[in-house]
Amino acid sequence: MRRSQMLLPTLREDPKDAEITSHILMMRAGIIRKLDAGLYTFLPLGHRVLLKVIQIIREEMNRAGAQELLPPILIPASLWRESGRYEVMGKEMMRLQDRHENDMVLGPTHEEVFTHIVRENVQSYRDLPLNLYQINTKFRDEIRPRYGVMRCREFIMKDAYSFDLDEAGLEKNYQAMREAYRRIFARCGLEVIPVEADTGNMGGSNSEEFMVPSSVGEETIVHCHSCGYVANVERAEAKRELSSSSEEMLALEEIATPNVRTIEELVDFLGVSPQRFIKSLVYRTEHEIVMVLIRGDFMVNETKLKHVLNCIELEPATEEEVFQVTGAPIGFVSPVNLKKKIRIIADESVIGMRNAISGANKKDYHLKNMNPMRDFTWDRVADIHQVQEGEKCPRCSQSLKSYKGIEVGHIFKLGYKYTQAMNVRVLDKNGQSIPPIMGCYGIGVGRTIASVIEQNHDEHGIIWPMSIAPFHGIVIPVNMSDPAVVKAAEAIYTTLSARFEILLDDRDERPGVKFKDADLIGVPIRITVGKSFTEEGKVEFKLRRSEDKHLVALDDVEKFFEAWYEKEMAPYRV
RNA sequence: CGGGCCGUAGCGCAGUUUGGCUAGCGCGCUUGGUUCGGGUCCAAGAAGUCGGGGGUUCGAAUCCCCCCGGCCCGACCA
Repeated sequence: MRRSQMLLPTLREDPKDAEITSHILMMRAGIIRKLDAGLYTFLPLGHRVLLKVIQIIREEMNRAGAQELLPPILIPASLWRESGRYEVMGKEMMRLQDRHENDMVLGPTHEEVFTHIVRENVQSYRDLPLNLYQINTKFRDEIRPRYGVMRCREFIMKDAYSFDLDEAGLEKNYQAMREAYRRIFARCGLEVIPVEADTGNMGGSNSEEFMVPSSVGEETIVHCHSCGYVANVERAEAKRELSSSSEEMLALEEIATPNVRTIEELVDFLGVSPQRFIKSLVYRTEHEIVMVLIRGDFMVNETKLKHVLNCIELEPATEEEVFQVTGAPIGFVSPVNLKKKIRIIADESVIGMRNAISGANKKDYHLKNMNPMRDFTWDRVADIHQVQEGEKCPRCSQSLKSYKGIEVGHIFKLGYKYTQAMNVRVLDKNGQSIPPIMGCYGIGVGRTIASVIEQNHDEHGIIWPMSIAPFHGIVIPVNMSDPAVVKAAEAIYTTLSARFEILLDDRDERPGVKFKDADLIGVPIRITVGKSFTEEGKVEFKLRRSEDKHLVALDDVEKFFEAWYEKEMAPYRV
């Protein structure tokens, strides 16, 4: 490709609305352009990268025995009503009507569609197992699109859905996908960590997210140096020492706490440590209003709580709702003397507490010497606490640490949710009609690319791994008005282009401009035709990732390029 | 949805407080010259509904009202 003919608008300055490195560099290097909030065009340079990543994914999925197909992304609402998700998905799902006023959906995920495809075309155990995938556009109307292609409203995703006769088959498919993902990310030059994850509302036993450790990640990962335990904080557990206190129970006592509401304020006001408090929170779900109790120094993990409550929506109750239930304004709430009977969920941490402090269900008052069982009871005890750094590893009791990560892939066992809801049946060997068991496996393609840039850049720009670089090499004639230089560059370009992807920077620009651009767009191998060519007939080879330079005679260019290409490609062949 | 900041040429911004001539600067773009190993230099030029609508005024990018859009933070700790 000739640079002079390519739509490759590089920017000298950082775009003002780009916050993170990958977003800034993708804009500056002419990889993407924004069309609207969360909507991006992949320009020709970016498209080349995109196709390479897609190709790697495709090869590895095929290698793992999955089959690619291409369903529509415009989906009739009826399929979503069958699974029950039409109502559940909320505003994140793009909805529209066709000319006949039929409700339609732009697919945010494709469980229903793939389940339907299997339902229509599979009748017997002989047709299973199946692992079907697509590399296709997804729509999610995110509350807040962010960070360029990292979180956007329309994006490309590889999603696969496996169908098996039994759990053993699912396990096999799951492990095959796990291995495929490991290979895919390795080939893309991306370091990822598989992390135990929450399964969402799908239930199921296993779920892992492939995380790229990064300060700009939106997920929090909890890990243990000592034994290697790693989990998404949504799911993470900790070994808690909640030995019950043997303090003598004292008489319940009301204390005036004018305008003191938060645990933090109470700690200051009363001079008592936060472990002495019971935090009483009131939540609303789609089914009910509930009270949740947890020790004052812990935080509630809403993902865990959702599982316990078996609900999809979970929000803090409004001021009025809290008042109706407790008779007190927010800040003075407790499980003692509730005005209205509601379910109470207690975290494990409150059961053994003695002489605790919590609200009095009365404005400007709290209660002290509150004791579980004596003063209040609960409907259920559960672990609903959010693990914090410094807590103990659930396996080895060492201190847990946390860091941020970008979720680039997610694999999990779905179970029977969709095949049952949508009445998929196959006959097993005994002629019994049974629903297949499903797994699903996703990779965010744009997010993978952005993550590669987060991991591979310097102050000058992107440093592409050879495997997904938009070009293998760039040829820079230093002076376009020197016919000998131009002629040599053209010859190199023509020769190499027969076997490699080469960009020829044939613009009539100063050398500095070309070097800066070459660094910015991150092409792995650079060949400069300039001073050394004029003086001694040699061209200069340089790797983007290193400062070393090598002079090479014209006749040896192809051989040399091949050697460097192979060397640069080697780490990504797995 | 709440809070904060912002919207002026393709990009980055100044000008708005205190209304005033023809709306500026840098980059980029076009033309001519110059230069040629790390974003040359010189000259000339094209390019703007000042986010939109309404109002106040002799006069509005600037003041007032309404609307739209964007970015950031938050939307669990009572």
